[in-house]
Amino acid sequence: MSDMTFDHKECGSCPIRHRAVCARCEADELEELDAIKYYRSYEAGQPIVWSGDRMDFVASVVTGVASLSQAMEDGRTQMVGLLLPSDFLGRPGRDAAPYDVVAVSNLTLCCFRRKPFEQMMLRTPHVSQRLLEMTLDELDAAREWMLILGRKTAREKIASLLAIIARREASLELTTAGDGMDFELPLTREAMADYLGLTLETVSRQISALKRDGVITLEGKRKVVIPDYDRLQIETGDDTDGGLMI
Amino acid sequence: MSDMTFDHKECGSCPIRHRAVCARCEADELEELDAIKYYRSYEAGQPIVWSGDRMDFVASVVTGVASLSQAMEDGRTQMVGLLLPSDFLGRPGRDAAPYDVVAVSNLTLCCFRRKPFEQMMLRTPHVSQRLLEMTLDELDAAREWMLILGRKTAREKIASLLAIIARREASLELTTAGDGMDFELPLTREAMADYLGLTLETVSRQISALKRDGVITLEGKRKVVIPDYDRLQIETGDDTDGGLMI
DNA sequence: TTGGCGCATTGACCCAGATCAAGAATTGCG
DNA sequence: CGCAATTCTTGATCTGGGTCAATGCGCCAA
Repeated sequence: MSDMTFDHKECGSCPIRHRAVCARCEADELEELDAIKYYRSYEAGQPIVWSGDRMDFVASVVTGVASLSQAMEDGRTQMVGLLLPSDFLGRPGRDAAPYDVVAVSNLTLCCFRRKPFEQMMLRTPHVSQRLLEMTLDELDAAREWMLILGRKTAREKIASLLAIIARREASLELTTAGDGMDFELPLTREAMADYLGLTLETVSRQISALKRDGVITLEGKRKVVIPDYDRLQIETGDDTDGGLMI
Repeated sequence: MSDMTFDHKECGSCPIRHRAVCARCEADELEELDAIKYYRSYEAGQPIVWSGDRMDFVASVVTGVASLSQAMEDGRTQMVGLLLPSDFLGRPGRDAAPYDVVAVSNLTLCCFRRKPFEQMMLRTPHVSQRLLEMTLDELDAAREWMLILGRKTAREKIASLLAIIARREASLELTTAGDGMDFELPLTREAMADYLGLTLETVSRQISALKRDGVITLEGKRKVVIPDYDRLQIETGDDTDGGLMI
C-alpha cells in the first residue's frame, strides 16, 4: 500500500467528481472535499480491509477493480459486490467494515476521511440524497445478483457476468451500444467462480462452451470480444428488453 | 385490497412510530406523518404491486408478511426480499417499483403518500439519515442472503432461514435469547423454495431431516419449535458467534 | 534455455439436489 | 359433516455441476 498524489488536472477527471459523490456539488463543496481527500494504491491481490475492521475513510474507485466478499470458516467464499471505477466504497455512519475488501487488480482509490465527510453530508442535503441513491442502486444490483445465484444455470451465470461487465465498460466509455464490444476481463477464473457461486472448473468449461458456440471470442486469456451483444443477452436468460440501461 | 382505519391507540403502536421512519421524530413530525398516512389490507397471495408499476406511496408493514421477488419469463422466480412487521417498503425518489411485491400472508400496511413524504425527508435530515441506515441494513441482509444462495447446502439454507425468522421474531417480541423459541412459519414450502433457490420438494425433505435429527420440532405444518437455538445456529454453517444481534 | 510457478483447460467420475410421480394430511366450503 | 382443493411428504430416478486429477500455457528469473 503506497500513498500517492495526483496533480490537479488528474484530480479534475477523478470519477468522484462526476459520478459518485458530487454529481451536483458546487465549487466550494469540491474545495472542501479536496481538503479531506487523499489517494491510495494497492496491488492485485492485496487486502484493503477485513470484515470487522474499523474503517476511518470512504472512497471512490479511480482505476482497477475491488471485490467485497464474505467467507465461511471452512473456506467457502462468496463475492457480494464488485467495485469498478467510479463505484463508492464504505458507509458513512458505520464504524466497522461488514465484508472483506480485496484489490482484484491493481487499484487506486480516492479516499475521504470519514468524520469530516459525514459532517459535510449532514450539512449538504444533496450529498446524502446522492448517497441514498447510490445505496439503492447497490441494493438493486445485489438483488439482480440474487436471481443469478439462486435460479440461473452455470451458462446463464457466465453470460450474465460478461453482460454486466460489458455494460459497465460501455457506460463508462460511452461506446456506441451496437455490436462488436470488447474488454479486458478484470477477474481470474477463481474470482468469477466466487462471484457466481460456481467452481473455477465450471467457469472454465462454460467459457469454453460459449467460445465454441460463437457467443464470445477470446484473445489471449483475458481479452473478451463480444461480436453480438444481443446474442449474449439471450444467453443470460433475462428479459430480452436488450437495452444498455444502467 | 380494502382500506381500513386504526384508532389512535393502535396507530400509536404502529411499528412506523418506533422502528422504521421516525425513531427520532418529534411530536409535530408525527402529526405531519399522521396527515399523509392511511392503512391498507391485503389477503394472502394478493399482489401489491408489479415490477415496473408506478408506486405513489411508501409504507411500513404493520402485520403479516410480504415478499419482493423477481421472475424470469420461463417461470423461474427468486425472492429477493422478505418484509416482516416493522420493515419498510418503497423507495423515496423512485417512481417505478423494481420488483413484484406480494402479500405472503394476510397483511396490513401503514402507507404514506410519496410526494409529501419526500418533501418531509428533504426538510428533516434525521429522516433521510434513517432511510439511509435502513437501506444499508437491507443491503447487508441482501448480501448475507447472497452467501446463502451461492455457497450453502440445502440443509444449511433451511437452517439459515429458520434462524433469520427466529431472530426477527425474538427481536420484535423482546423474548429472552435463550432456548425454547417457537414461532408460526409465515411461508409456504414453495415460498421458502423461492427464497432459498431450491425446489419445494427439497425444502420439505430438509425440514423433515432437521425434524428427524431433533434440531426442530413441528406442531402441525406451520408452527416451528426450536429447542436449542445454538444447535440451529451451528447447522447454518455461519460463524458460531451465536448472539441475537440484528 | 530451462525450470518453476501461477493460471487455465480438460477429462473421468460422483453426488446433492432437480424432476417426475404417487399419496397423505390439512384446510376450506357447501 | 363430507368432499374437493390445496399443501405437504415421500419415493424413484436423472443430471448439472462438483470433485479429483492430469495436462497445458505463459511468463519470469537464473
